[in-house]
Amino acid sequence: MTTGLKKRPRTKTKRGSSSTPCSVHDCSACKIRDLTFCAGIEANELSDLSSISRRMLFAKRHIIFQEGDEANAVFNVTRGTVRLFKMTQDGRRQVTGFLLPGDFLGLASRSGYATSAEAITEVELCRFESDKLETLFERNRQLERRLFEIVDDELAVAQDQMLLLGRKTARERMASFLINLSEREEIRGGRDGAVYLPMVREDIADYLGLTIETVCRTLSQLKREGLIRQSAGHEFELLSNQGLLEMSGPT
Amino acid sequence: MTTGLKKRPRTKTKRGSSSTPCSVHDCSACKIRDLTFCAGIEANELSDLSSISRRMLFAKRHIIFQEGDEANAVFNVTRGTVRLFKMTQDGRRQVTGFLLPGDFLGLASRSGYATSAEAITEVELCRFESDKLETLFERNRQLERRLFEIVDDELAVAQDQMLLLGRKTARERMASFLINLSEREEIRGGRDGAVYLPMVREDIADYLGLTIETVCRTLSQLKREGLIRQSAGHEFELLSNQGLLEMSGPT
DNA sequence: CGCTTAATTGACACGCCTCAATAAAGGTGG
DNA sequence: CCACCTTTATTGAGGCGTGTCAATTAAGCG
Repeated sequence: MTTGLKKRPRTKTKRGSSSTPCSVHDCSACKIRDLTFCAGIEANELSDLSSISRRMLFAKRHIIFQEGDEANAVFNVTRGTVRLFKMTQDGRRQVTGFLLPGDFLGLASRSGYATSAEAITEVELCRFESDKLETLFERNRQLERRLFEIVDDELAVAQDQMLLLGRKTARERMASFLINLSEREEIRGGRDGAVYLPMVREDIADYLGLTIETVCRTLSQLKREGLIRQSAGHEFELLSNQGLLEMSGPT
Repeated sequence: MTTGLKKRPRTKTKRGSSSTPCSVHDCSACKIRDLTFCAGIEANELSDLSSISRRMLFAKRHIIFQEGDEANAVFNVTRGTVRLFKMTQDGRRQVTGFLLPGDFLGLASRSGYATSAEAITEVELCRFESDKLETLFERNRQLERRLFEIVDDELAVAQDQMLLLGRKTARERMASFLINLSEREEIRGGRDGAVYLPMVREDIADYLGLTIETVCRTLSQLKREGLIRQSAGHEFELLSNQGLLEMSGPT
């Protein structure tokens, strides 16, 4: 069987209160603003944005929202890592993405949020109520345009992932994943070639359409071949970007 | 191997002129307008839309655009079936979707069209230049809003497909595919339970992340089990929607 | 009708999954 | 900081679903 059908017991997630209640946020001090739709606003109008944004904190493993929930807010991740996923009734899970600081959170269709979102680490979010944002869009088309660009990019990413899931081998998937994360962390100021993987193997497996065991074996294989090194618990180093790129399969 | 690595010779596609040059289109006579973003405009403003839309005809197997092409126009499919896909250098292909009349075509990110688009049958399109549409959006926010809804829906569909590609068996994929097409054709006025499959087996395989042979075998299996029937060349009948639904795998 | 392309089926191979055992990592309380 | 326990990660052995290769049939088309 090519699919992960196993009904594994999953780590229980936690609902309810985030660690801190919402608090007002000062957008002018935001370190990741350039990565988000907020970059679409002029510096002198930042107070407009600040006035409708609220900071939120979620502890590790807490649910931010669930698939199908009414989507009345969108978020920017400002700290930590988030996993997005869909689940089937019989316990199969597909992780559709991992979000890093600067990433947009809250894409939804008319039937609510398209995926569930959970904090992998402690997560800090910047929350915008949809209707307030709509109002701001009326006055600031550039802001809206940035959001559309982001959604379009998301879709392009989703289609790349379809190619990965439909047509790549386990090795290629793993290599693609490591390079992708490495590039994204580099943009955020991470050290070149260093990758931090806060998610557990099961998350990676559910993201790549593999099993935990195959993820482990593939990682071990890459280590044996000298392509990567595990420098600490969740810290990896990519020793040959070139090799991994070739292995990740041609576009 | 779980992936379709084979470098198959593919049917050659055709570039160049569509069968007819662009011609002005009368939106008020459009039969599928309610399905598209055009539904976001009032009847008395339809002339605005007509004035910037051009009808285009593409012969079977002709390329409409290629991945990466500069995206200066969007389309609505008004007749025929379109396949969207990404290709790798070594010949692997992932079909990301099939478009029916009423579907939107032309999603792109800043780096151009996200996929290639080809006519499976003869295809009629309604073409809108992006900048002209932008101008119309300035005056008609509702129209723009509808387009966003469509993009959001696309993203939700893409995520469902990730679940299918990452976590479903061949049988489940095939059942999901048949039901999905059946439902979409029903919305468009097709006969209940009847499915028209203009695409070849290879297209289905590349859409579902399988091989031609597995698609064939799975279809044959469904026939033997009395769940479907092939009434004509590309015409199928779903004999047990219930059975197929159960087989398609829970959500 | 003849030729090309598409679809089907069989036999076999193999990559990834399943099951199982063990090791390593992470918390927690003392 | 150390025992203890739980969770996570790793590795091995074997099975199976789907891929590969090949032959045949059916469909499409000039």
